[in-house]
Amino acid sequence: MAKKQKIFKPKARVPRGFRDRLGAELISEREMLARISAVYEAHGFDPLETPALEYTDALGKFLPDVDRPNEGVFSLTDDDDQWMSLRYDLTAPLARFVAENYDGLPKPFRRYQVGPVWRNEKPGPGRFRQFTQCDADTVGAPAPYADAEMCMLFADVIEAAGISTDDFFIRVSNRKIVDGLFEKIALDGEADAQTRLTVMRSMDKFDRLGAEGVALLLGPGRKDASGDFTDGAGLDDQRIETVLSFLASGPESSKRDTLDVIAEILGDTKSGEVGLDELIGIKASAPDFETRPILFDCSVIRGLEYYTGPVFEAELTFEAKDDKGRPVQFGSVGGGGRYDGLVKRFKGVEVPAVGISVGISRLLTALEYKQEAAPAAQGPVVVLALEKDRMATYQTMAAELRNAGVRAEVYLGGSNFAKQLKYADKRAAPVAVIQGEDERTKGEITIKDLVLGAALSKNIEDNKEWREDQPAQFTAPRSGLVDAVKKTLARHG
RNA sequence: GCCGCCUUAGCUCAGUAGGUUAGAGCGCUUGAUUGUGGAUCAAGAGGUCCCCCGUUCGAACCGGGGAGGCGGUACCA
Repeated sequence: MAKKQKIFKPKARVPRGFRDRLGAELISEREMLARISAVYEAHGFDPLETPALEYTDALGKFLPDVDRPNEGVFSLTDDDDQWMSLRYDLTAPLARFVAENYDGLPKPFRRYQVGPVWRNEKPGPGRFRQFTQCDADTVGAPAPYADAEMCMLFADVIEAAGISTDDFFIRVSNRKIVDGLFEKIALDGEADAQTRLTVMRSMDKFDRLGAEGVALLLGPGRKDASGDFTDGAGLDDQRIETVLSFLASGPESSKRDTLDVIAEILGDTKSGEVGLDELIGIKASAPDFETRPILFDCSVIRGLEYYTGPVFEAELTFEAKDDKGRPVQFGSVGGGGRYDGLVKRFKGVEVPAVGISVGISRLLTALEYKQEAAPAAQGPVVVLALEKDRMATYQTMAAELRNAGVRAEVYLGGSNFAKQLKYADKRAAPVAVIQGEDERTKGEITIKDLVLGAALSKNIEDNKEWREDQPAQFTAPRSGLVDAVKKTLARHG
């Protein structure tokens, strides 16, 4: 067989875990970001932008023993052999920025930041390798006042994003009361660090696996549905019992005040007491705390590494079904907390900081499910181009509409009448402006209401009728273009 | 990372127990219905049957390896 000369033809494909996004989705994201940013700015946070790449050592993601960055971050070497990585969150770049510009910044320093972050992980449903975060942080303010503000801000921001206060709440805990728990079960020794990690990871799964699953993970280990086995922490029954009662102290399972329950379990431990005081402080410095969608819940763990005090998590509570009818759990759409050690890596001095991070992509997905059958985004008014030598007049019409604040474009594709309407249809144009020879000689235009037409067409079988009646269009004098279009648009909101 | 399932047209999927030209529906393109979206009708384009290696006279189909997708699990700043 004669070999065919193969011309290399790359396969057109988006990289795994990444997405192309278009039109309506981008617009609603932009609007959501604008609403969130407005809330941040109203609270006095200044915008900050930092680059996508940071030196890897600044991100703190070198593996401890190998001279290579953590696998979870996308990394490359600069031409001077220094490792750089795409940022995996907005907090590490903030710490770098604050350390680098420490002396010139007002303290406390309050900034918000919006942008994409990248994680080199296995993508999953609703989980991508590039996604947008929207953070606000206060650097240089000790607990608990800034923490209280962050809780309230968090709730305001999620609400501003478009989630009603019945559909989410901010769960608040404190890393220090977890330390108190470790004291209580005598796991606070130097040698128990590894076990503590395992215990926290298990606790973090409380909402997903429930008490039984967590009990297994705390004890002998657990075999999951795929047959994979996860090693347990190896605690004895009594300690497991203590941990579970701690987790179950949350508001769902207890009629009593969560803080009272925690105090009963941990009150006699040093860290527990400090942690509790901070939570009480948050409650005391937030006005109308009880009426806000904020509650204390000890099963909130968040990241294992850098949080040092209060931790927050925004959780959506409404249920939705995916396109195959299966229930979708949205879970966390943002998190945050106090991290007093982050700037210390650069400066040596401890700089207290607290912040929140809102996951825009997840919120958007959730909102899509929430507004089932969301009204499709409306396209531009399309001015048809029927007479090729009259393009200038069509452009004039479009410009008139734009000047009147109406999104409008001229059809530029060079096809016939039917194709042009088909194009307008596909663009979700609400209105087509038509001026062919007939209208022109009479000094008129035809306004076609495409939304109404689509509705009427459902009841029409016969093509002749469909074509001749044209109930969805009317003529107007050329000079009345803007008024006629606006009037038609107003019919459909 | 680990376990399981899957991969045939743009999409959803048939199909042949290995045999020449691989199919459907939807979508797309073009045209008809005198200058009108839908419906109808006619024609058309579009496939290395995921990739590589092997077995075979012959592989989209069988075997091995790989990649990608889905689901679970682990990790998660």
